[in-house]
Amino acid sequence: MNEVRTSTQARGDRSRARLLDAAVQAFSAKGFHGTSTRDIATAAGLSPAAVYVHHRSKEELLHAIAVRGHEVILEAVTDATRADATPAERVAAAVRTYVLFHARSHTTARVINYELAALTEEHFREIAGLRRAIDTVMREVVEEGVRSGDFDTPDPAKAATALLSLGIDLARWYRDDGSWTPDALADFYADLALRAVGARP
Amino acid sequence: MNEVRTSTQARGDRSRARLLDAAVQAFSAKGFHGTSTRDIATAAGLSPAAVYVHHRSKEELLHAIAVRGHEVILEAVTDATRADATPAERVAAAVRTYVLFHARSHTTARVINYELAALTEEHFREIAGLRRAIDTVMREVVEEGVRSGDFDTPDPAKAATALLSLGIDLARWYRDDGSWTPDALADFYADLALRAVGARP
DNA sequence: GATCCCAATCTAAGCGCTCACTTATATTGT
DNA sequence: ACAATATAAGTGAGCGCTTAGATTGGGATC
Repeated sequence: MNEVRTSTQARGDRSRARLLDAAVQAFSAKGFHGTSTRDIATAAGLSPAAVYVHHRSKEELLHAIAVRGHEVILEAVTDATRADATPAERVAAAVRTYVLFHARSHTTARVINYELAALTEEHFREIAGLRRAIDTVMREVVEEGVRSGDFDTPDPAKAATALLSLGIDLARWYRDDGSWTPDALADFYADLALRAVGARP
Repeated sequence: MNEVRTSTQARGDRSRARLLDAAVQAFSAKGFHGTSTRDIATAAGLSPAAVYVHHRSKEELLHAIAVRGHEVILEAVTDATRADATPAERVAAAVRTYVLFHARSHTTARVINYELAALTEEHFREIAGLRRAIDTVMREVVEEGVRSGDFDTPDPAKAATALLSLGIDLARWYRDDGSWTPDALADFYADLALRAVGARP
C-alpha cells in the first residue's frame, strides 16, 4: 500500500541497521548473555528504548543475525558447487568460499556459530534447518567425487564435517591483525581439503 | 600443620568438587553469563551461599575449570608425542589423543574453548600461555616431519592449527547420542591428519 | 562415657545493582 | 494533521555476592 519512502522512514532504516551491526559486534565480543540491550543501543548511538522501536526483543536481534548469516553462507556455497566443473574443483571452490566468509566476516561468524543456544527453541530449529542444508551441500559434493572415483576417503560424511569444522573454527581464532590473509587461508584450506578427501593428484 | 582429614573436611571436598562439576555442565549448556550462581548451587544440591564457601567467585570457578582442562590436554599431547617413533606415528598419536579428549570430555571442552572471554585479563593470559604450549607441541612435531622429509606441506604452522581446529570444533558439535564414537573419530582424524601434512604413504 | 570446645560446613536473609522491557510523551518531516 | 521515530522515566525480576548465625562432627578433658 504505502510505497513511498520518506526521509523519516529512511532514518529509521538506518537506525535498524545500526542496531543490528552493534548487536553483532557486542554478541561476538561478549556473548549474547554478556551483552545488555543498553550496550547495543549505546553503540548504535541511540537511547536504550530505541532497541524496541525497531526490534521485538534481544533474542529477535540474534535471530535476525543468524538467519541472514546462514542464508548468505548457504547461497555462497551452493553457487560455488553449482559450477560445471570436476569434483576436485567443486570441493576446492566450496571450501574456499566457506573459509573466505568465516575469515572476512569472522565477527558475524562467531555469533552465528557460537551463540545459537540463546535462541528460542523454534528459532533454533529454523537455524538448524539452514545448517543441515549447508552440511548437505558439502557432503554431496564429496560423495559425488567418491562415486566418480576422483576422491578416496573412508567416510565422505565425516570428511565433509571436517571441512566445515576447519572453516567454523576459523571464526574462533582469526584476528584481523594476524599474519594470514583470508585469501591465503582460503587457498591453504582448499588444498588441504583436496588432501583430506583423497583427491587424485 | 593440620594434616588430619576429618570426615567433615572430606564432605567439604566433595561439595567443592560437585560445585565444579555443576559449573562445567551449566557453563557448557548456557554459557558463563547465561549461568547464575544459584543454578550452580542448586545443581550441586547446596544453597546459593555455599558457592562462596568453596570458591571465591563465579569467575574463579571458570578459571579453575580452564586451568585443569588445559593442563590435562597439554600433558596428554606432550606424552603422545614424546614416544620414540616416526613423525607420522607421533602426529597420529597427538591428533588421536587430542580428538579423544574433545569427544569424551566435550562438555568440559566446550567450556574451556568457548567461554574464555569471561575470564579476567590476568587469568586469560595464563590460559593463553597454556594454549600456546599446546600449539607449540603440535607445530613442532609437524615441523620435524617436514624437516626429515616424512611430510610435505606448504605451511607446517597452518597445518598444525588446522589439526587443532578439527579437535576443538568437535566439542561444538559432538553429542553422546550421535552415531560416531570417540574412538572411531580419533582414528578417522588421525588418518586425515596424515593426509593433511602430506605424510609419505 | 558424658561433656564441652572448636573449627569447618552450610544456610536464611538480604544488599545494592543491573537486567530486559514498557509506557507515556516529545520530536520530526511531509 | 498525521504517522513514524525517538526518548525519559520507570517496572518488577533476577543478578553476584555478603553477613550473621545455625548445624555438624570429631578431639580434649574430666
